[in-house]
Amino acid sequence: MKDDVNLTNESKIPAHETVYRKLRDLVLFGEIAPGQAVTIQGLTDQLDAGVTPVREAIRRLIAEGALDFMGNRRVCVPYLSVQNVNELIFARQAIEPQLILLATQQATSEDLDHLCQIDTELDQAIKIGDVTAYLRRNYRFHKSLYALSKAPILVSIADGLWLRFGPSLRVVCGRLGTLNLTDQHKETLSAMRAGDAEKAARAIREDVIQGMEQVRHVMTQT
Amino acid sequence: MKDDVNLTNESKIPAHETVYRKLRDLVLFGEIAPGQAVTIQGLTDQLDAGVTPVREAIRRLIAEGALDFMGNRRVCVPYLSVQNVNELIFARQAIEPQLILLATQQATSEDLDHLCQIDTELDQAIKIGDVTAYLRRNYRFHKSLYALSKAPILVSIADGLWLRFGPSLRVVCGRLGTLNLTDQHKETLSAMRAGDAEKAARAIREDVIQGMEQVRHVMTQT
DNA sequence: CATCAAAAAATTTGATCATATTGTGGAGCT
DNA sequence: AGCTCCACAATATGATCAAATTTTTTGATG
Repeated sequence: MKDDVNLTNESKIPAHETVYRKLRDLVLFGEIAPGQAVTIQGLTDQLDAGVTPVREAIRRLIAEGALDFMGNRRVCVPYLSVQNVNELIFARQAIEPQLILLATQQATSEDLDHLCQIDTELDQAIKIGDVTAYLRRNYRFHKSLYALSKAPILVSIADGLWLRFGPSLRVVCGRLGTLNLTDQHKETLSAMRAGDAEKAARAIREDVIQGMEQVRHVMTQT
Repeated sequence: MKDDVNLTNESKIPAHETVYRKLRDLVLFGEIAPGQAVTIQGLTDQLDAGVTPVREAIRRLIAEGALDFMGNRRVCVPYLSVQNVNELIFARQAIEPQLILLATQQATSEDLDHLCQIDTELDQAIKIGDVTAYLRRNYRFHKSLYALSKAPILVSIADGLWLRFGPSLRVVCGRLGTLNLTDQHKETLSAMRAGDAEKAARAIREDVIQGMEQVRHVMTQT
């Protein structure tokens, strides 16, 4: 037996993984605004981690398009151009309905109950006007929905898209408030419950386009 | 420092970047077969690089889905399941025609000449039966084509897809040889030259589906 | 007062080292 | 002979350090 003097036995998940997730959330939920720079040392202080894990996390986020490696040694959360928003709209409406199609075939009644619960919490956040909670729950709703599809590659693509427009969602909410937010979640869920995959896919397509049009609207103003 | 004679003064690009590209090519062109493991030390020897750059490159490739992080500490080039292949077919035929649509609107006559030249070299490689050259030139053809679209996000998605099915292409070629390879490149280019974006998009869609069906065919056999 | 050059500070980069975890092979037991 | 358990080897992980590069500040000059 080894000398098990590991007092803080949290070593199940490696440090670079936890740093990655923290940093990912920071970007995804707009805690770091578009255009804002990110430095290694700044993060080692902020997240209380070593240099090595932070470095690897940043590289990973750059690979996923969540961060942008400016020519010199500066790393930023990228701004979205109108062109970029158009690309994101196209990609989302191409991919995500297919995920719903697959999810509808796989989903159990318990899955749908769980989604319904998340959606209720989401509505709660909208009513209160809690932007952060809204963003987190909206992401969780979609993510959980897509996970049902059992299509890991398509899910990872969709996830990558969220990472790109996520930072702008907070900007949109800051501009328009949470009260103007409408979604097609209920329509999607009821269609899924009825087993009408096509209808569910159309509903989520509506949801995607509605949301992204708001992003486009705000981005064209600035 | 080491024996860093300034013969090759390429200090412009950092080491982790060059390691990343080398390793990326190794995976993309099937130099490392699906299922084969990849270790840090193995690569430091093979690519003659330090541990740190290799580590970051591996992390980056994992983030892109080119490598798979098995639960324990083993990193592999992933096998493709039939399900995975279906996802890739869907994603490619959803994304790449759109890239052609955009590319057709942007392409100059010189751009098309250049693509035509790559395609000629590609045919040459097929005729000789040089699998490696075929794989590299086929990738270069598509990549150059997509680059014309000026749609960075969609291009990066398409690139990510190539990274996932690339390793299997060599397997397919090894099974079917290069002589059975047909493509729609000429049809695509002539449609683009005629300014018929829709037709070009349909042609590339054919090309994608044809290629991926071969992959599916081989993968279902094993 | 503005501009440019040089020094100083900060940050990234890549290597080395200590530590922990996992896989493997061999010894001992049933 | 087959199975289990333990020790050792291989590998990954994360911290630390030295070198290089970049940005900022400072000072001098027109």
